[in-house]
Amino acid sequence: MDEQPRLMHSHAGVGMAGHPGLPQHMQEGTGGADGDGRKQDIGDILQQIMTITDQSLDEAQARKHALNCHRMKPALFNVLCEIKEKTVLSIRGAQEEEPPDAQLMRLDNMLLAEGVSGPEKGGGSAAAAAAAAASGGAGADNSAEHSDYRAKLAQIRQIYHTELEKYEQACNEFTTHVMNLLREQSRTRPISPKEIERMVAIIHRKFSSIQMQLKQSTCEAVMILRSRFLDARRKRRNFNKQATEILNEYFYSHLSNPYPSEEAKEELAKKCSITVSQVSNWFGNKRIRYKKNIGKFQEEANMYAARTAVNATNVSSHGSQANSPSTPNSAGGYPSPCYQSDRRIQ
DNA sequence: GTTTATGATTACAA
DNA sequence: TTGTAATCATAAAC
Repeated sequence: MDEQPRLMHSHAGVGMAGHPGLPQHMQEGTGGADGDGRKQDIGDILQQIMTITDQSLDEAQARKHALNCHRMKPALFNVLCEIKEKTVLSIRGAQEEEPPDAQLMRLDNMLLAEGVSGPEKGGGSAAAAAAAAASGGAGADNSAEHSDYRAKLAQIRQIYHTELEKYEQACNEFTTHVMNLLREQSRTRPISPKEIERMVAIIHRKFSSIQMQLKQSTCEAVMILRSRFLDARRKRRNFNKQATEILNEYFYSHLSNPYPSEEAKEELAKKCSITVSQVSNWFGNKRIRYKKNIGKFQEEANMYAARTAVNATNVSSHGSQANSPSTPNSAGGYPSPCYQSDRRIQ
């Protein structure tokens, strides 16, 4: 801070030399007692300008007013204009065009896809929709998980919008404040409209970087929510007893060829309130486990065989169709547990 | 706490 | 694409 008055003296000296806009008494003031007095005068004024920020607001206002009314103000203003001109010229070259922010675009796209930004999608989301489609919309637990997911996503959405609004409001307020300040200052120092524009652009850049942090945090929150949601789906849950019975019934009644067709799988899935892929998984697991330890499944096989026989008797006496889904692969009857498949199980 | 049962996932083959 | 085999992760039984 001690250095500044000296620097200002030096600048003023450079700026004033031969300046056409300066009053005569300033241009010739390079020597003699009178010149020294004027230098002292200018020095004092500049000193006052430099110390203005250290003073209280009322005092500063009073001083500002005094400086505005000072007889040398127009001359000093011109000097400052010249310094400014030179400074701006040197800055101008350093400015560069901003590249389009790819990161910001990615964040925006993701927030839009997840339903956080953009129009309300009735609480839905890409993840929930995809998950719902994948699961075939089966099971009450699934819909409970979905609504929980949607509720949490809506919470994130609300926080995001509230924060965004706050940031925008703060940005506008701050910009207005700075613009007013600069306009006020333009009475004592040269400030072009372009400079104000530049300052506004700087403020907006700063605020958009804050906004980007908000967007980043929101994206992270959505990702965490999403992974938790998917983890919950991944969590194993045993099928209910009825579903297992239906699947076992089909398996043992088609033991010679336990490969349900696509239609049969769909029918089983519907009956058991599970997905077709769960039916496929179940049959895959069952086949391999049965094959690995036929002895262990003997009792189970006999039990279901007996049940199937009873069903068949009922069917023949009532003339209605069998309970289990039909399949072109079905061999019917009750084969030996050590079945010989025409497929891969041997 | 350990073991068993079972649904899901993965790599691979046909 | 579908099925097999191995494996993982977890619920359920002990």
